[in-house]
Amino acid sequence: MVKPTDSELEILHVLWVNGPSTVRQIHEELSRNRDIGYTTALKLMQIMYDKGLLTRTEDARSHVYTAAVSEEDTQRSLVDRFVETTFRGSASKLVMQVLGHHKASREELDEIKNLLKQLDQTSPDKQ
Amino acid sequence: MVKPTDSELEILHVLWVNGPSTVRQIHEELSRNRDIGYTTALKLMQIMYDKGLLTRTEDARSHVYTAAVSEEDTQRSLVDRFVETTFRGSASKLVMQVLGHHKASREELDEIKNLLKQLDQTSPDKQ
DNA sequence: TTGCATTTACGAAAAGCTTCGTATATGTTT
DNA sequence: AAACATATACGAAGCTTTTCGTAAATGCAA
Repeated sequence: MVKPTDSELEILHVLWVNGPSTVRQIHEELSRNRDIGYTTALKLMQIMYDKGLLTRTEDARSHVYTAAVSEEDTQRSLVDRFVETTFRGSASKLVMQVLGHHKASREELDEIKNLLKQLDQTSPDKQ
Repeated sequence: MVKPTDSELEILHVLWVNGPSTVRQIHEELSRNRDIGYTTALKLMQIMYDKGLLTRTEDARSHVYTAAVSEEDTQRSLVDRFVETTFRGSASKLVMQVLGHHKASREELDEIKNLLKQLDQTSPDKQ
């Protein structure tokens, strides 16, 4: 599984949210958040195409790019790597860290509780 | 807050676990996991010293290095950054990802449930 | 068709990370 | 003291990531 860099992740995120886009569209989105030249965005996307992170088709005179990797898969592999380097493989330590310090909203906490319930149904304990 | 690189994190981890160490001791530990030259470890630690990630004292002829940042603080800031880049700021999405895919052990799940209970006591809801 | 705007392609610079070779200093042993 | 082992300091190479300038191609408009 290819590991996208931070900049590549920005671009993937736009594609995951907005769907297939041209360099111009991506550049416009990225420009909302930070200063970035058009050819910089282009170059990044060409590199991502070479790496296999994006596919593309010719539409009239410009290319239309599509994410070649799913958000789910990408996040999973990034999390795996992160858990490895930062928490020496302990996923639960990561969760504890996040729950302890990020003030998750009421809804988010409820979501997490529901997920835990589901996990319990799969292999319930006595509590 | 300074962001340690992956290699620097390896060294910090050894220092967090083993306490103050010489370059030689660190090099021996790192060598368990991968090929790395002595001067490579030395150079990394010198850079970390310059960055303020380590302190050091002269012991006889060699230096003894100590982590200048805590494991807790470092992990928190790395998690913050990671949540930002990979989950666009949604800490709960990260938690969902981890709980959904990493099979946490029974004990780990219980730990997490207890933590959630504590959070509830701070600001309980009707469930 | 000539010129203009837009797009892609290409190359390369700048910065950060990792790596190590070589030189220098310092202590130890004979 | 001389030779040796061990430590540090320094510089630089090789890679990756990010950035953009410039050139070449392509379509549109006058």
